[in-house]
Amino acid sequence: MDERKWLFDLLNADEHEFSEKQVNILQAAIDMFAEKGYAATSTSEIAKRAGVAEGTIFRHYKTKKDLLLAIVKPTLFQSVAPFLAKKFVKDVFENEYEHYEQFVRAVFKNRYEFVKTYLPAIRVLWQEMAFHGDIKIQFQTIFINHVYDKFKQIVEHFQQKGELAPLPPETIIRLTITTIAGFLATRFLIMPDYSWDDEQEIERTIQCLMNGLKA
Amino acid sequence: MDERKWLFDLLNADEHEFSEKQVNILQAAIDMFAEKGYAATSTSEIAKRAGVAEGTIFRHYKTKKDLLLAIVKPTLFQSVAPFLAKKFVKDVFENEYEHYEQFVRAVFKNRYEFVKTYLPAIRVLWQEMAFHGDIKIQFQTIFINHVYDKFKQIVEHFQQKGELAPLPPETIIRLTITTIAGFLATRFLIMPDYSWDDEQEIERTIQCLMNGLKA
Amino acid sequence: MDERKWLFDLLNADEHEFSEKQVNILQAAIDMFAEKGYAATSTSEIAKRAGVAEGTIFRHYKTKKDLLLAIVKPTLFQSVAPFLAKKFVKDVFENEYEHYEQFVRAVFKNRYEFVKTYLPAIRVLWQEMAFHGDIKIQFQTIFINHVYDKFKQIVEHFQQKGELAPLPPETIIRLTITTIAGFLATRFLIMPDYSWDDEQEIERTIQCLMNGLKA
Amino acid sequence: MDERKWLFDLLNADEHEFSEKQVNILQAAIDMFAEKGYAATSTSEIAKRAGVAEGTIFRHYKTKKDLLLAIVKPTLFQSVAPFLAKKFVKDVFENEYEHYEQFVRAVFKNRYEFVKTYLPAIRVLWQEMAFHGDIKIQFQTIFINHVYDKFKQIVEHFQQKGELAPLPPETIIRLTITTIAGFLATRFLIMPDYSWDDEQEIERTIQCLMNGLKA
DNA sequence: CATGAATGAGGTTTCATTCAT
DNA sequence: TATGAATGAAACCTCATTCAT
Repeated sequence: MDERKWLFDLLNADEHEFSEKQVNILQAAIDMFAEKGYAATSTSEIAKRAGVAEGTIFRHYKTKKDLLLAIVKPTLFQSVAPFLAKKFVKDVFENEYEHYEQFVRAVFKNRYEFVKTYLPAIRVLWQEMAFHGDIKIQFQTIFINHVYDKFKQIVEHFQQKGELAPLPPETIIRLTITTIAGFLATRFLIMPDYSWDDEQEIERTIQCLMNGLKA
Repeated sequence: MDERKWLFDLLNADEHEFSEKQVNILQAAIDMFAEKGYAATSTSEIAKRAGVAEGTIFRHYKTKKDLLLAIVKPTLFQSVAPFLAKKFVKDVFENEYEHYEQFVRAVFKNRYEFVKTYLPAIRVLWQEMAFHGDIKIQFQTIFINHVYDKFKQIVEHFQQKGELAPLPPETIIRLTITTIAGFLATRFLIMPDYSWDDEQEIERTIQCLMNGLKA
Repeated sequence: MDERKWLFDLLNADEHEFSEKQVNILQAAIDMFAEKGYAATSTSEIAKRAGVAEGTIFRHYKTKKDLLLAIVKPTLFQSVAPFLAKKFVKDVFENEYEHYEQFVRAVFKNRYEFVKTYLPAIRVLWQEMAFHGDIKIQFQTIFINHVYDKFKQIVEHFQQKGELAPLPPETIIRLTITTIAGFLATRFLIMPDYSWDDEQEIERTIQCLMNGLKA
Repeated sequence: MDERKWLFDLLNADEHEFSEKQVNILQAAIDMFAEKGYAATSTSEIAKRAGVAEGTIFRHYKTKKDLLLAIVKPTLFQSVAPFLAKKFVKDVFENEYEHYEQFVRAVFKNRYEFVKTYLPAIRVLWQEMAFHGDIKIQFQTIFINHVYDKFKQIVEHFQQKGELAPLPPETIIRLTITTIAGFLATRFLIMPDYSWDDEQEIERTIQCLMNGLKA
């Protein structure tokens, strides 16, 4: 039960009410969707793994797709969480982050912890986004509305300070994100069994990125 | 028929014999697997789209999984094609590529064309690798045996020439690959509809990478 | 419902739980397997005849073969039932059966009733044993372990009493069984529509057998 | 090829024309029908085993059922062959067989050789007769028209000579046939791997039968 | 006459969903 | 609220048969 705190976090379980069985169902669904994919996982398998009857799933989630969305939506929000925090941009401009590198480092560590904690749910989000147009659109909407603009402000801020190369902000944003995401994907998806020295590798990655982006 | 040349290339269609119907089946399967995923695509849909009877699919591919493999295996090999070419390493050491940047630029352009050409098949490979352990293992085996070693030689070569930072070669390899892959993913998967200036963006990406990696 | 008591007996239905639908399925399956053979009977036909949905069959029996075994196994045990009864051999030696003829008569009547009652299930067992090695092996195992030894003891007992000819016991066993089975096969399988006087024909058959075997 | 003479005999291959391939097909079909049953054997398997294309089977036999009949009909005739011979009854009455025992012994040896030689084809006939009403009717027709009457004449002949008990002729016929068939079934179907001393066991079986039937 | 690709009906089995208990 | 038996549509796959070569 204790190891399940992350699920409560992901779901924002303070606000909603989640019964024991409901959590079992979500847990089982995340694990199996991550492992075999949504389409290849049957509701009866989920029920068995969750230790509930098949019918119980449909009492909580009208359809199988609803169950997927119950996993994917919170994950989606958590995926871009730092940028959703109201005070985040303020933190940057009011000198909590004096340099772009500090900002990058903060985001990197934050997302590193996020991926490490929620890996199975993230797999599900990422895989199924490719197949479900509605999920992809939601993601893009949130990204554009809540992430992109703030990120751009920040990049332009540090460009004006002369810290960053005069590249188009979109390019800098993309390079920053794909560099971080590239590490996390390699670290957690592609080669999770390699013996990583995370601290060092993150440091190297940030150094490389900063050298690449500096004015 | 003409727009289908790429499929013939992908399949090495000179060596094998592929009947008209067989190509139709593969084409339909690639498209639908890319769009909805392997598990969510039914063989009857594939048959309909390919304009053949459902039984015809199973005359050519004993199981649905075999059909997937018929798509995935050639794609897998093409994914790492440059490194499979025998003369490739020679080209690097015999000064066809005087600088690491030239080498990166060559690989980048090559893989750019590859992704652009074979996008649907690559989607399938990438998506399904996550769900089919056997495919993932094949990929890793090929990568380690045919790509990693050669790549490492090359990196060490340019490190000795003083061009590249004294980072662990694995780190440089990873940064190089994720930078290229990050661009290609953004360009073709995540935001294919954005108005890209490919030439320039590739140039910027390479510059950033080279600055990040230089000694 | 009433005419179905024999199915309950065959299945030992007191010990297991059999729902109405489950019995319908077994009934339909026995009838159709007996009539057309296992391989030539489709599960959809069984479902239709049983008045259930096709899926219902597979809720109770994971595969079609399992359904066959659910019929064949009880039949197999009932086929050699007298010899499986613990007190059976005692009955013979403690003078419940003073002569081999009495023993033969008892077995004959008993198996006559058995075949008469369970005919369709027996057809299924007998037919499919020829095609399914696993069933044949089970039958042979049970026969050798539980029937043959007891039968031999009995034969030797009456040989020592001077009632039976000094033939090898196996030969006497074989002649006894094939004579009984020969009648039952003719009576119920080959010419069920002939106007039989069962009592008399059994009597004649026993007389012939006893004359043939006597010392 | 040589070991295939029996097939030519069975088919009366002098009269018809059978191509090499046709014989291959029949051979393969007999073997597989005997082993797995008609319904469970696919024409493609037969084609593969026979070394011909699927279509070739249907060039010679319009349907799969026709192929079965091509096997079953000759076997059916051979099953009752002695009685079909024109001079057979004459042989009995003109003292070629002075005693019923001689007659039985002749039939027994003859059918023993028949079963030994054509075992697979006989399995097919016997198994499929149970499932195909048309085959069963043909068998019964032939039996009644060509076997039963002659057999009855013979039995009555020896009853008048005082050799056989005054039982109904049908009973004597049945006991004679099931005794012979019972041995052959045990010998070749049920326990073919047991170490049989055929000569002796046949002798014992005949003795038992004759003692059972004598006046 | 022989081939084997193609067919489409039908086989077994799975599955999301419903509903009486 | 939770259950799990029941459903029937649809999944993957097999098969007897046809027909152009």
